[in-house]
Amino acid sequence: MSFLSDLNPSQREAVKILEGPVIIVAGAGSGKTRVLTYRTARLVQVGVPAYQILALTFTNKAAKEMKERIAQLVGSSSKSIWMGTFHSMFARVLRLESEKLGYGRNFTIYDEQDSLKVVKNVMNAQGISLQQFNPQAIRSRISGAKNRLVGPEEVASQAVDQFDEVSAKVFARYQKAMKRNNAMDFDDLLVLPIHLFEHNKKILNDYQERFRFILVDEYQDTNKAQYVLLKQLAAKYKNICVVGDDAQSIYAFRGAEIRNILDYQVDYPEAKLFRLEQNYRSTKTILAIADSVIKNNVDQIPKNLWTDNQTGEPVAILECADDKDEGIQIAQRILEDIYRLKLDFKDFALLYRTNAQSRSLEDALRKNGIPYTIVGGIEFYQRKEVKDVLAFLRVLTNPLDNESFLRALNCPNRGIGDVTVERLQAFAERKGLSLLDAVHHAAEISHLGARTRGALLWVGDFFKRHQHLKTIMSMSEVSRTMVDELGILRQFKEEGTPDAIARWENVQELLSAISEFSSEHPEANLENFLEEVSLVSDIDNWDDAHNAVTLMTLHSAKGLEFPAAFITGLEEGLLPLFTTVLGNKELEEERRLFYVGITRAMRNLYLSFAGVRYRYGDVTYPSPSRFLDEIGSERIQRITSGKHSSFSGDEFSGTRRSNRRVRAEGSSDYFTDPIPDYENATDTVQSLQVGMTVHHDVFGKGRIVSLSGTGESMKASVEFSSVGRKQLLLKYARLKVV
DNA sequence: ATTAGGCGATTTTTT
DNA sequence: ATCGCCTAAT
Repeated sequence: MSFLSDLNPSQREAVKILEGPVIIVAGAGSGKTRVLTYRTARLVQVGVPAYQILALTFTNKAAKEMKERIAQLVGSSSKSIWMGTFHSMFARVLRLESEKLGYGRNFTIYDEQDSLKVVKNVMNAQGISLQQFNPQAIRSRISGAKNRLVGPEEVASQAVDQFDEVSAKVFARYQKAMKRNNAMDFDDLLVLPIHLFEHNKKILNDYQERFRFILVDEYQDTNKAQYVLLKQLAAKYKNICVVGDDAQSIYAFRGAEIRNILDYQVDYPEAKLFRLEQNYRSTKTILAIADSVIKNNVDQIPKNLWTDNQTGEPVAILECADDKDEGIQIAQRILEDIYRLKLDFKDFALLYRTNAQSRSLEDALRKNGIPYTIVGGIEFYQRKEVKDVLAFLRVLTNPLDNESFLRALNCPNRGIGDVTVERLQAFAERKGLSLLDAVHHAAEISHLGARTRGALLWVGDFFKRHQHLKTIMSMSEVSRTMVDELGILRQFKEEGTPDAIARWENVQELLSAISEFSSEHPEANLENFLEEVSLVSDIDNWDDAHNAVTLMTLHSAKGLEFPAAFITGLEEGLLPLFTTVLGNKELEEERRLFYVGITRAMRNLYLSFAGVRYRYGDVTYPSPSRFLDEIGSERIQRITSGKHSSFSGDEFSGTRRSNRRVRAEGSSDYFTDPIPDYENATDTVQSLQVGMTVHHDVFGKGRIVSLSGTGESMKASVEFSSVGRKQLLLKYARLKVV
């Protein structure tokens, strides 16, 4: 009981009642993780067997840290708590139960790229034009449907246009293809357990008994499937404790439903509600700013976040000439603050809306000798050469995995092209074989040249031999042997270009990751490694011990805190980001994202925007974000090009109109470019705006997603219902406003 | 007839 | 940095 004294009174209340449904509405920085940790520890302490506890976190990193903390509190028995992300925990359940669903235990987990390839394959096989129907759009339609637990039949019956009909058709085939490949996508990891539980009450009962106590972190970001899954599991004992903050719901774009947290007490009328409203993280100033921003959102649980912390310094707004200048100003600030506030590099975070923004920031940091690490962006496991090697390993563990086989087939190049692949696929289809089995029968496939046939047989033989080696060697030995025989390391080395050297390093790094994994988990097999690789997020790999400035997206920053944080690119079109039409719902999500960013900061917060920004290789002249107008002016300090001036109280919308003045005063080269005069333009092209519905002679109706460039080179990105997104040069496109 | 390699276009956020 | 398309090379 001793450790309860570490909690404040309201935190202690939330930890006291261990049975029945509980909802904890926890504001940013209010010690939510702490409460969850102590609650779990207490369950163990009062005698609940650790394996009866299921704790779902948003990242694996959070789970790992929480597990360590719990072990400190109650000892190592806590090791058998089921703690991790929804996806990893239910992948684990599926490893045990997949055979009841018609999948092998050795199923492969497909990421978005893999799944897109399956969609394309299915479309090709059905003779559906990839030009006419955007495979990407179809894939996301399928994923959306799955997350809402809607099947292909329902998509078909609700179809209102040809796109819906095609999606439904592809959806049905896609699901079959996935099963043939013995593969599951991210959505399947949630949807398949639901099906299993729904159709097999005995198994559901087993898991209800097993997981008698369920805890869920970041409940505001759960989707329909996750919601149903929890409902099924908790139906018997109703020991379900959810923790979340509706103000920090930022994943609606991937199906998260904020209603899950808003309506929790409707689902469980007897639920006890606790509020954590004391913030321990931020200064009064930062909290006040966060509050003044978020109160512009309508749909939320009322709460009153407060703090005993000191007032702190005003929040500084950095007005920058362009993205380059933004980087320079930030770098200078960091160096100043390190001296002035005795901070370390690792105390700083640079947050942005899109990964692309990291480039200019990196340049500035590098030039100033500031060490940094980037979370996300181009991930290690997404790199081509790494995916290639992984494809071989996947085929080794799951010979039915056709998608990985296709990737492995011609890597490195051995003269197998599209035509051969098509013949192979046709042959396999006819004989009802997997592609790997088909390749063993290459002798029977007609119209193949001797060389091609030989190449196919070689690949078949290659896998046969390594499948044997897999039974007598450790996973790291097999991987090493395989890579050696493929000769890709040698090839990269001979090439000798910086790019090839980087690839060489990446493959080496993958091999050491495998060794490391197998020494950390002596019992684990290759399947386990591949699963881990599929389900790790970028943030899981982030090393916070390293003394370096952290760069990441606002999404990745959720749940973290930093003594000093910069939120960059506070511009219309970027934060809030314009995608399709920015409806009120989308705008509120963008605002919550900004709120998440603000509340990451402990002592110092900086907000920056630029008057000129390069996007998609074009120059844009964004206005300062509308969110800046929502901040109370008295807590702000405005900084222009290194000169400090206290904010005089005029709205930022004033600055917004005077972009040109800002540019004219600058000394940068960019300012010598002729400045387009939007206001006095009479041309109809100039009257186009983001969000407008337009008509194009060839593509038909569409919505303007973004505008870029100036004058002759002005371009619009338009989302057409028929063909998906297109970049159009307005000079030629002759769009008509509908 | 096939395949490899060059070139240009493209990037919201992520389990 | 990668993907898809086009053309040269085999």
